[in-house]
Amino acid sequence: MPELAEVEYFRTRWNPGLGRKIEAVEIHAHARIFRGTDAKGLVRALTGAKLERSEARGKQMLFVAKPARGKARAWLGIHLGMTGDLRIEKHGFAPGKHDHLVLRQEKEALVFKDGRMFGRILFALDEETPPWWSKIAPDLLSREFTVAVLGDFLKRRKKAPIKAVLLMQERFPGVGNWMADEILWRAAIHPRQAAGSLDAAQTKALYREIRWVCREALRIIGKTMGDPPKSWLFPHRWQKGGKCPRTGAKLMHATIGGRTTCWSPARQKLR
DNA sequence: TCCTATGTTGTATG
DNA sequence: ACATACAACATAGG
Repeated sequence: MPELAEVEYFRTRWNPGLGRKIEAVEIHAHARIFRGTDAKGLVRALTGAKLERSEARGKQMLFVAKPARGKARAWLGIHLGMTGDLRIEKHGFAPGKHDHLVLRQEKEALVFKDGRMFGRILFALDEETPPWWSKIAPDLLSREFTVAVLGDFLKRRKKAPIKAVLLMQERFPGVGNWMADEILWRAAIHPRQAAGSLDAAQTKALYREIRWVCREALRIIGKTMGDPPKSWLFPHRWQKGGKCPRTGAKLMHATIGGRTTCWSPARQKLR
């Protein structure tokens, strides 16, 4: 389920492990989530290292640990894919089928689980921040994300449906299927409208709703995994016979940009 | 049995 | 080179 705010929530679930030493590391090295990653190096560097801090950017998480010796840091990147999650278990817990990474500490175990294994573990041992972390696009709530930046991107992806464009992580880090639908519903833009055909007013509305949904999702979901209220599209979107909370009209569904998309035809007209 | 799933990526095509 | 579309990945649940 993880998009921007869910990723932030799962990141904080490992907070009890910060400032503590990792006694042992257990992995399923063959698991798909380690594709392209130096799994053995990861185990070597993290064993005995002290977990220092963590951070979330878009759909990615970073955990930084200080190995027992040397100046380098161990950089552990985690992407939750479609079904990944992080949790804490008691000392001595036995990993389940899809628990692919376990960091054992004195009192607790930090666990990464991912049933479908669309997620990914990244790792680096270096004094510098690895490029796979520093190259993530600017946060949508930062000053670097402006209406002009948004407008330029829409012009470059002019023929693609706006729904598909919002899912592009190179510009909209953290936006996933439900956030994109929520944003378009609030901005009253049809998900099939070509990105390059948005006028100035639509672009401004889109910008405003991107920021609003990011901020509110982080506030409601990021801290406690709370449920967005009934005034959002979110709780109605998958309900059979779901109705638009603003117009009362029946919601529509179709595959757009390769993903199941929900919109309110009464609010979102194709232009 | 068949369909769905809050994500990315490799490949084909324009 | 860039933009676009879509199958493929792997598993569980309705």
